Amino acid sequence: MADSKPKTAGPKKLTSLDCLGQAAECLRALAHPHRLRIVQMLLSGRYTVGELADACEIPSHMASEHLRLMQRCGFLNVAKEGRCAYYTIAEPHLANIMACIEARFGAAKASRAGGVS
Amino acid sequence: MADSKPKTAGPKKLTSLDCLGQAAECLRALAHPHRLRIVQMLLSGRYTVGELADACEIPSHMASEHLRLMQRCGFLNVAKEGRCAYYTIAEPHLANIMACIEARFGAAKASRAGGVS
DNA sequence: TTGACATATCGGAATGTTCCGATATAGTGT
DNA sequence: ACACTATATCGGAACATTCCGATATGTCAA
Repeated sequence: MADSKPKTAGPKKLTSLDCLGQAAECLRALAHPHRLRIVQMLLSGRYTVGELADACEIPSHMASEHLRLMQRCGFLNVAKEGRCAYYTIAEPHLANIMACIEARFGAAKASRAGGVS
Repeated sequence: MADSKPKTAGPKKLTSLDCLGQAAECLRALAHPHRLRIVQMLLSGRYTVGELADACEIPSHMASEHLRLMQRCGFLNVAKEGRCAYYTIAEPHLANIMACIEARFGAAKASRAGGVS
């Protein structure tokens, strides 16, 4: 094992590059301001494409694309009712990740409290 | 008009698109399997470019690029000693996010593949 | 000095992402 | 039937990212 140098801590086992690849894909699916806002809204209820598009200030066909992307990652579910499509969160871990993001960027007042580092 | 439909929960205030934009940038900086591995290692100690490159199975000049990218986001610090450059974590929130990622991708199914090394 | 090593940087090809207009599909009401 | 609304999809331009080889910089040892 590549363990010849226990420099600081140590008994941390690494995740395989394979799993990390999946994780990276999911992070990329989240790494967009409009998609983050969509997830943030959806964590508190269900919304239609149009409502989500309004909240993000984008045309609804673009919201639809973001939604489809996240649906294909398994992040979201969709339920069609009449002519509306209601999206909901399908992956419960999104709440945790969003909480981390809000802890760093949402609540902590970005203007000077340490900024980036 | 904004919230004429308290569908499920409700009193969740949205983060500004501006902050979400910064968050998305940071997520993109993390969204790469080699960079995730680097962060994971660094969370348990300090390592040189070459060690990190070995662990990721990439040439060291590529590790150097990933490292520089994360340094410019404020994620990492570097300390040069002799001809080695030791990198360390600068942004403590990375531990939280990494914990979320490991909870979802590291523990769930990688428990025995052991693969990488 | 030279040589070997560790890290960093440059230029560019291949690939991926984001955005937009145009169009398609589907449900509702007249 | 028709018009209208809500979503979804297509094609492509503009832009960004990833990777690689070549090269540059800086350090140590002889």
